[in-house]
Amino acid sequence: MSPRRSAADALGTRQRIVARGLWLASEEGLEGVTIGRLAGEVGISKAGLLGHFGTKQALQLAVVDAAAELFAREVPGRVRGVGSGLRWLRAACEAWVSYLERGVLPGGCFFTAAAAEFDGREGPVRDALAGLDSLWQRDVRTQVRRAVRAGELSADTDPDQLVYELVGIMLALNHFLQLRRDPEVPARARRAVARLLGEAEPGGQ
Amino acid sequence: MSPRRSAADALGTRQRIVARGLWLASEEGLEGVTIGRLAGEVGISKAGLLGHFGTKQALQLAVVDAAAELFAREVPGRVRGVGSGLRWLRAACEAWVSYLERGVLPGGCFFTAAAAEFDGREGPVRDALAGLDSLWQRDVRTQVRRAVRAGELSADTDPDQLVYELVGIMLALNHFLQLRRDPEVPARARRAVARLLGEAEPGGQ
DNA sequence: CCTACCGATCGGTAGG
DNA sequence: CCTACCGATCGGTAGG
Repeated sequence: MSPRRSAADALGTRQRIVARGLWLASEEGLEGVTIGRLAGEVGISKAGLLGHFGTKQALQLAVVDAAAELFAREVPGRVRGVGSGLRWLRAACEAWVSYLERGVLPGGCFFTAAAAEFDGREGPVRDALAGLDSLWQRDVRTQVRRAVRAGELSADTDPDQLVYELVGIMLALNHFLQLRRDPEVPARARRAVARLLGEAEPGGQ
Repeated sequence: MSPRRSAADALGTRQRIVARGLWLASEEGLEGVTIGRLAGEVGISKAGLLGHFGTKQALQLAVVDAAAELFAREVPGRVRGVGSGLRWLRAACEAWVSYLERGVLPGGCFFTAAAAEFDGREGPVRDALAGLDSLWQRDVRTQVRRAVRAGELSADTDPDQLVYELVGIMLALNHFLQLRRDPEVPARARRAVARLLGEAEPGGQ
């Protein structure tokens, strides 16, 4: 009775585990995703769950991967085809704000929470988080440089400085959304982005 | 032999526990400050430690209190007497950046880390963190209003917007310091503050 | 402040 | 994928 699932079944189970783990991690932190609890929520045994990953660290890395895929789908994935330089930056920041505003994950931005949780430790999980953080900022910086070369942003723009300030806006957005549930805060994020990217007050909400 | 310590001894022990707990919490999170581990580091038994607080939650609240005192000493405490309005804002932001730059706590800003850890939960710890967060921003907002009234900041300044952006700068500072240990990042924070508070490039490093 | 203890849960393994 | 189990640690209590 229900022995030997197929490889497709096993993959499906694995995806369910990781998706639920990501959900949980955004609310309770990556360390709060314990094997026993996650197994209970997915409806399998601890040993069954562990069979998919081997160790808790491998499970954590799988959750980090899933978070990276979700972010890639929600932010850069939504602005593919809008062009480059300033147009890309404006669209990407709007997608970024919208992603946080819609509360795609119940606990807000997974990376912010996980970075705060793991930045004092060492090992592959911290390295994966830091690497993904760097990669995304590299993409943003590249588009800032293009915007400067195209004359869309002032020639004396410091790309690293602009990236720093955009990241700050998003960190503050996540911070206030999670800690205060203040519904006015996405509008503040949009206003701050508009000021940095040389736009007038944003037209649409 | 060594029974019945005096009330002063007990207070001293309590302070040692809380100080070590704050240290630990900044690196590993407030939930990572377990009773057994903290007792071991302080050199007393679990039951002895728990006698000072009763529950883990009371210990956590004591650590939050200690963090609030440290911040009050390091930031607003350093700018008492520099005046109000824009002078206060510039001095307070410099103290804030300096506090993070010097790495007073090994894991960076306790409140940022604890807020990220507890913002998805409910209860007195979350409430204490959110309340302290609000209080500090209220102080900053008050000084923004004074600066506007005094004509030191543009009359169309939105105080909440400015507070939002200042918080973002500090969150980004902590984020990059902890995740990348990039020594250039305090200079970026100072540049961002200077731009918001209408200063030229900061003179001193 | 201590020793001694409680039930629950942790990550993980053995063996199927 | 399961049951059954491991040692370690969790928060907390009893009693002194």
